[in-house]
Amino acid sequence: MLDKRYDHKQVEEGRYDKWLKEGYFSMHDLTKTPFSLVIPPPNITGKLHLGHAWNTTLQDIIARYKKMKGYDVLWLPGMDHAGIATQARVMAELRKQGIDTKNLTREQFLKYAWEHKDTFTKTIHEQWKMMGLALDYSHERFTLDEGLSKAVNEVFVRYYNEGLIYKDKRIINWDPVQMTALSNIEVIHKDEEGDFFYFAYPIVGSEDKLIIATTRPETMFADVAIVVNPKDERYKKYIGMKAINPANDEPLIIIADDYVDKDFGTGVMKCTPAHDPNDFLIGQKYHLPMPECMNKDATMNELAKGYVGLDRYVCRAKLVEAIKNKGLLVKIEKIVHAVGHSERSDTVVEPMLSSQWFVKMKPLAKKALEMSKSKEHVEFIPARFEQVFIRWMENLEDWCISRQLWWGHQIPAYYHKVSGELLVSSTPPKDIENYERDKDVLDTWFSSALWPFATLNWLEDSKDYQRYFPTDVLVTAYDIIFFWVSRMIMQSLSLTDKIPFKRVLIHGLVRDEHGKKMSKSAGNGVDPIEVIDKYGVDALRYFLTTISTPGQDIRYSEEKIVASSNYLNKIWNATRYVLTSLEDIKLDGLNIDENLLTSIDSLIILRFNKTLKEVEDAMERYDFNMASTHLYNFVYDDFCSSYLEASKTILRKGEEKVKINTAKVLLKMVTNIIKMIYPYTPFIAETLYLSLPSHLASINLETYPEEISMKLDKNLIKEANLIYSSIFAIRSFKAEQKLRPHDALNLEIAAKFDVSPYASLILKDLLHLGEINVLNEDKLDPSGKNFIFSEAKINLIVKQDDEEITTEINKQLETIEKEILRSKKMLDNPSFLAKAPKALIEKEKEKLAANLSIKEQLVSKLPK
RNA sequence: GGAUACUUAGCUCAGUUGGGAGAGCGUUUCCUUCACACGGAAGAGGUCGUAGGUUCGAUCCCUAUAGUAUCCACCA
Repeated sequence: MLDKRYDHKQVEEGRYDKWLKEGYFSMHDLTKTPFSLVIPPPNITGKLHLGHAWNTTLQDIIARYKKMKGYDVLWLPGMDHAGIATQARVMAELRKQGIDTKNLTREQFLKYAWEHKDTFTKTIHEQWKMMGLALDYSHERFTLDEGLSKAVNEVFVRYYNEGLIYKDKRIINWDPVQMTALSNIEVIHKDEEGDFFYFAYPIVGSEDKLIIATTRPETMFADVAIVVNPKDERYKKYIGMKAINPANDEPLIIIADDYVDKDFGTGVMKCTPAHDPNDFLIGQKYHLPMPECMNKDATMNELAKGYVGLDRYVCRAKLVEAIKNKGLLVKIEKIVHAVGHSERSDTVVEPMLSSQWFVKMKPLAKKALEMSKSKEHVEFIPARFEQVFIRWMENLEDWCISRQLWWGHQIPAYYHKVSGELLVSSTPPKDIENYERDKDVLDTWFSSALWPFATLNWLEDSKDYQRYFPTDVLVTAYDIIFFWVSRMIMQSLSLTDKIPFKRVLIHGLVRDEHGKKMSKSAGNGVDPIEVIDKYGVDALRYFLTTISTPGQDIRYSEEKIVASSNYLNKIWNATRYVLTSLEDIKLDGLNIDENLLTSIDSLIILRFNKTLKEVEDAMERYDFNMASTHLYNFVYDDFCSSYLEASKTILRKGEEKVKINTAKVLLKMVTNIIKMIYPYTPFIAETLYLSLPSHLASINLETYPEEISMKLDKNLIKEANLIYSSIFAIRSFKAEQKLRPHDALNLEIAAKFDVSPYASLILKDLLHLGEINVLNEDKLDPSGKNFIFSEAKINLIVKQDDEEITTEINKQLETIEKEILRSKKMLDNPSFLAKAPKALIEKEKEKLAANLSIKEQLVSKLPK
């Protein structure tokens, strides 16, 4: 017997362990059609946040739904080693423990890192368990596991041999805190107010000075030239001359290049090839020297005479002061400009000249762009995100993939100790003692890009790979389309010649109540574990996945979690009622007899079929908001408010076999509701399911409800509609007239179809009426209050004076007149008749006729 | 500087091929009736940002415009 209240703790307790033990999520029926998806592997660094909860629940709903629909579902779990993030975190932990990280060897560090990995794996498993995810743990992977590492090495070597991977010295984004190179997309540009320094450069052999502005004076030690536009009349005469760098009094050659914009700033630019990407290009073009003035930790090196060892900003301040003292500081302007920050450490990124490994993106992007135009393309949901993806592809620069870290896939490149010869190989050279391996590791996203196929053992051309690849859907937030989605598509196309997934479901981010992005630093994060503890994971899951439109952000709202929980309580109690009712009824099986259906049975079946279709259509589009809305309306309005209440009369007063039949319909409805809510809220669904009189070992083994195909009598449907509209009309009337709900008024019914005795019984119970008579229309008591429907009229015997009657009828006439006017306006319009769909015209004509008839009857009821 | 999304009831948001505006919360009145007071019944509340256009008909399509948010962008 179910408790009176839905208690989420009781419902969730021990369930998941049982499911895992039974292996419900790892059983694969190879005779079924495969359906696969891979989890976006969470970093082994942090706690689960609401974004994870949302992302994984969406996938869980898909996995559970598809399984119910008869697919062999593989939902593959796994985690990401998250190079920079994890290394930073482990280092911080070690420092906290008082361990000297500066003298740590690579091997020592890796030992700690793997311990950390084990700890966090447990944490993440615990979190997945709390969310109730239908993951197949027998297929779990880790980006640094043996198989994936092998795949990464293989891909690196393959790309290198094809010329897609190369090593080069160029300007990259350098994170001076993490001490590693970054790719372009790991740099976050923030608009910041900064100083724009205008310095005077005295020209050698002239009294003139050139004014040059810069935001980074500390790089001036590495200046090698001054550049002007060749067409700029102001400066033409100085080309080929020299000017004195106010930072170090060194002469700089003045050259000309079209790159310089005459109208920007003073029209004169200084060239610092080793510390600026554009200057680097100019430096290359004119074969300029490329000195560096900074160390890897963004302190100044020996080139910055007098400032050696100082931090870049300290140097900047002192240098500006020194130039000012020389009288060469012209002015300082405040400007707002985009400053690049490291995604992980949030420090200002320093463009630096460095030797790194790169992936040539153009050929990869080309394939991806061709794919997007072909038939076998990745479908983005919502579609607009495909444009985001394409635009990015079209403007790709080469991807810097080497990182100066320890935690990650070490680059399979070897340098000969004597000759310096470079050897790239997935296996170490035989005479390894003569070689030194490249110390760098690969960008985490390089391995993540292989995730959908490498996890299925693509290299070995395994059975899993053949069966489950390409995967069916990928679910992810829009913020990693560039980082991850697009790279998976590119790598997959180039390596497997297939798209990695057929569809991508893009969701948004979870924001706080005020619409702000949740973050640790802002302290506005909501811990899902607390929400789960308070309201249950089902309420959280329902909230996350049913209030949003695809691709749109959601706002966290405790109110809505409460609303979700109340909805679950509603279903809980409806089930409880049905089960209680069944206790007194002896069911002879579960099959519904279509010949014994009452009007309300017929209507609920009709409405169920409609709802099922709507829900399935929405589920197919992954529109969980619409799917749940349809189901919600069915549960509340059609089932609980209407059918369940009306069926009480049948259960109490119905003929034995009719009563049994209605009980079966009730049970069928409740069973189907439980099954349909299951993908969203599996815990409560399982609990309710197991309390049903007939069930399998677990709802996880169930199939999705199917349409109830029965012949439904049209008159019965009409009768049910009459019952419900009568209830509504009379309740409104009583409330408006300030009549007490229990006033036992009498009622007369006149209909153009047969009305069964059950109709009267139901109305009597639900409206607390006195006597009810079904009569011919001409026999109706003329003094009653009429409610006119299109094919029926009911007459409530109530005393009203003429004034009351007139007021009320006029009120009704007013609304009816509006409707009639609207219909007439449409139907009198020849263009409408000529161009509108015929069905619509017919519908409108019918409406008009019905309303005219009602109007006529209302007018006739007006007191003379 | 480009691009996208959003603007609908007091608040937070739905609204699927253009054909009578919806939900949750809040709010008013009534009901502790035998599934549920985490409830039930009946209401109130919106010129669908603004201005044009297309159409027989626009919350929906097009253009412009205002505000908000996000993403992209090497201009010193």
